Amino acid sequence: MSSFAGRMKEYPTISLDRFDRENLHARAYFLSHCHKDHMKGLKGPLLKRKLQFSRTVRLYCSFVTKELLLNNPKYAFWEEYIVPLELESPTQISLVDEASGEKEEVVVTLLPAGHCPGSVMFLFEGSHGNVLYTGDFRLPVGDVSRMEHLHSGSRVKDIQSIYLDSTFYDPRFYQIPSREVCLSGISELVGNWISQSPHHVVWLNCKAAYGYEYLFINLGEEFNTQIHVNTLAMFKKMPEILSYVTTDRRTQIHACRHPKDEEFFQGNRLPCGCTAADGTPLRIISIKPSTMWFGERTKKTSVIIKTGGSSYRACFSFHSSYSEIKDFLSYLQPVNIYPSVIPIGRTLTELMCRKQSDEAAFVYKPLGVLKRSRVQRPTCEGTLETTALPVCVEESLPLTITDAQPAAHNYVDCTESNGEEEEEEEQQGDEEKVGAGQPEDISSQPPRWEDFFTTETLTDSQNSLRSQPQSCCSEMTGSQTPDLFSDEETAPDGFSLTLSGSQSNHSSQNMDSCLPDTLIIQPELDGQKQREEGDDGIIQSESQQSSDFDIPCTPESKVPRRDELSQLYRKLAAGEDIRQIFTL
DNA sequence: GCGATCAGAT
DNA sequence: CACATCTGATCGC
Repeated sequence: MSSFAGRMKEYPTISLDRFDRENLHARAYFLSHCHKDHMKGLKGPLLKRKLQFSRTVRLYCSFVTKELLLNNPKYAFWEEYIVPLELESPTQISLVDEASGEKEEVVVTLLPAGHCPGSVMFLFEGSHGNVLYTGDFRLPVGDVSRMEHLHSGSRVKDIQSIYLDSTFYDPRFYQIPSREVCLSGISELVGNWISQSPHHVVWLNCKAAYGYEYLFINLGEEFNTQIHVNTLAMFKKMPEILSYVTTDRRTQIHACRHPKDEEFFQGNRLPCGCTAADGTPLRIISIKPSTMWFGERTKKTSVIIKTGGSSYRACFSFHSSYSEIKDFLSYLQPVNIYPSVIPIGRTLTELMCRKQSDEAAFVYKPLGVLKRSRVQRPTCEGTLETTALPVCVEESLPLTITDAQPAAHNYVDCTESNGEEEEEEEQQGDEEKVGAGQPEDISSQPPRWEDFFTTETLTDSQNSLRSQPQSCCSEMTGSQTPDLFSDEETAPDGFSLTLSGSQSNHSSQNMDSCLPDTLIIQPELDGQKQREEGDDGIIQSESQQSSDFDIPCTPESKVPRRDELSQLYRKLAAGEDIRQIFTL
């Protein structure tokens, strides 16, 4: 869950994915996707009132997010204040202080995030540098190198800060099977079941959230059917999704829900109450999409787990794995990383040091073509070129001041990451996206996630655009092709082995071997739930979760004193360089 | 009565 | 397994 307080250090008059507290004063709002934990305060009466008195404050998001948001009557009042933006179209936005008339210009570009329909990242370019807010995202290894707007000519743009979806930024989540591999496992299970008789049906036990549409589309396509869901209203303008879902219960694949659907299923009933026409009892299996992950050295495992006589869990992740995040960060090499989630004992900095050598040979080509014809809004095509700031490793001071828990951190100087631990795997690059060990004709690949979630169609040349990430941390070797099936009852040492809470030794080994030079962030020994509010009004988040890691204090580090923090906050608010404070 | 917040369950 | 959500209890206005 995101604990991002809503504002970025570089552009503090903007609020993203948070709309309460200090964010009520923002000059512009951004919504990365339509999940409730990123919409806090969005239906608040205070915000509604503010909008009625404002002539300039708007909410910016993708067209799909706008559609999903307005489908919910609680957010309908936003209609006149939403400015939907096309993907990959840099747009200049004026941030106006309506009291003083003071104005700041910023160029924002929406980049597909692969998290759920409409989900985007926001790239901001302005006088305080280039900043990337990722929202929640899932991008396969290598995709970042093909994102045109993160490049300037053949060069990766200088990124000052990344505000990162760090949900799985932990070596325990080293690998999550690709979407294609997971889908193929689910397809096989579904196909084997529903082909037995018309009374064999599948219940996809999905959460009440956007993001499973990719599954519905692909299963619908594969089995030439539609998936039963509770309502279609939100997809009425999205034909690619709409054509694969239905409210007609006479189908063998269901993703309908009911408050007591688990109970229903135990009594061999579907959530919708559907029964066979001739009275024959249905033969139902449930498939629960769940995140499954594997350690760095896990050789072989399964994307389908049988959890009972007719219950299965299937691998499905909305978020990037550790390796995918590592690839993303090591390619962009931002000066700062601000994680949205900060588990205890997390490392942040081994990838932050920007390298000046061996730049990627990026081929500049458009990523996609819009299906829809749409009125072009004024855009600023000339993206701002920031000074090519040579942040060398020593000077970059791999130090991240997270807005989340400054008082609870120990700051440790970190030397350059040697990044050598996985070098022997760096050559594989291009194959991994397709799915480990499953070479296929690119043209026969399932439709890309972004096709459905951004209403864009990508050009067929996309795969030729991939360049070798300069310091990609590869992970999916051919030997790690997951099995499609595993029976938990007969294979007790399947994936779950690596996940149990008693595996801390294993986890720590992973971490140690993988991250030799790290900034260790550790909660204070007492008062772990301490909350802080700085002078800049940014609410500090609580600790996110417990951890199996137990990392001791680094001797050289110290907790900043209260007065130092106050000074820090003042400087942050003023946009000043704060790094010297923590230079050892 | 409404909204915010938290614990708990799924 | 986690994530994203929902429900219900509690509190304050």
